[in-house]
Amino acid sequence: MIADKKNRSLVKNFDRYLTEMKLRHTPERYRIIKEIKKINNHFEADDLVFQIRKKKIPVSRATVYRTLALLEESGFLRKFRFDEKHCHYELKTENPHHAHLVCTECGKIAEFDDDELDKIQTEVCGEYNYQPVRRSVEIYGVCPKCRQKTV
Amino acid sequence: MIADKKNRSLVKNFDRYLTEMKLRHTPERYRIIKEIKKINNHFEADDLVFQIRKKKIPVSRATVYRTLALLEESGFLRKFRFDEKHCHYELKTENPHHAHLVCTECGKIAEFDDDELDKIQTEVCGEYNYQPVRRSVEIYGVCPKCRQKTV
DNA sequence: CTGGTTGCAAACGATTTGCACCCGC
DNA sequence: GCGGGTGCAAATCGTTTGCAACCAG
Repeated sequence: MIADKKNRSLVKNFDRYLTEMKLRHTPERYRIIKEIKKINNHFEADDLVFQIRKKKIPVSRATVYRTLALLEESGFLRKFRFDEKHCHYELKTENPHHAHLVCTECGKIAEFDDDELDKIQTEVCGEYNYQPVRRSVEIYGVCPKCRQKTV
Repeated sequence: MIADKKNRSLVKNFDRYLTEMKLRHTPERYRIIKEIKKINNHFEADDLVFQIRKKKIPVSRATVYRTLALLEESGFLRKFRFDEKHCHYELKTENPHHAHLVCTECGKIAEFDDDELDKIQTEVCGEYNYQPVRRSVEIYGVCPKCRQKTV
């Protein structure tokens, strides 16, 4: 129910954002955001397009990309790349302070708290006189399951 | 002179690698590695291709990419992506333990020591039972020069 | 001489874009 | 009905690949 509340407020906030920016409240945008909520996890643009195709939801690939860009600009979505060529996305509704632990074998992504990294970011930016904006931290390793397989 | 020694050993090590792997010691490969040494900094594949073109060094774009891949596999080059679409590379000869501080305005890349991150990596991997492989840490911010411009 | 390497140009794959039509406001 | 949004297909852009010629060992 907490998730539900968060999701509801996501739509509400998105609504507000559209209004503020004088953008249109189109059914396509709502359909896309609804599907993103259902994924409730990290995803790639293509995952989303595929899911939408599968369900025969009437939204084109181009619109998915355009909406993802919109959601990113407006701060609802976090976009990041691992070393691969495609981008990953995740909703910002959940725990905002975390970094990723990526399995090099199966690609599984876990999250970990990175409060410690806040300190490092602040320190480093102070030392070099940068104004901090954001950070991207990924640790790559072999997850427990894949470790077993290798043994 | 330290750099020179390092560079010389880079070629020597690369040589040894080629021999071990029964790969060929082609002039193209040496030309490319020589140009990479000259850059002596972070670079993108395209920078390298451009530099090679400009100097009319006879190496094709395809071979540059193939050699970069080879250098990465063999561990001489570190490849990473920031949020952009193209990859960045850097030689591993210099300070092996560092992360990047990227200016969001001009794209300038500074490096900082990340000994602290070693600890975090170890801790996190221990906690989640992952076998650590590597990490990718970038802090984004506005560099001193760009901060002045904004003011 | 033989198979790893190269250069070329064509293919790739994720993402973006031009444009005509559509529809929210 | 105006102008933002959409769908389509074509374009883009960094990178990869198939293939014939080439040359290092």
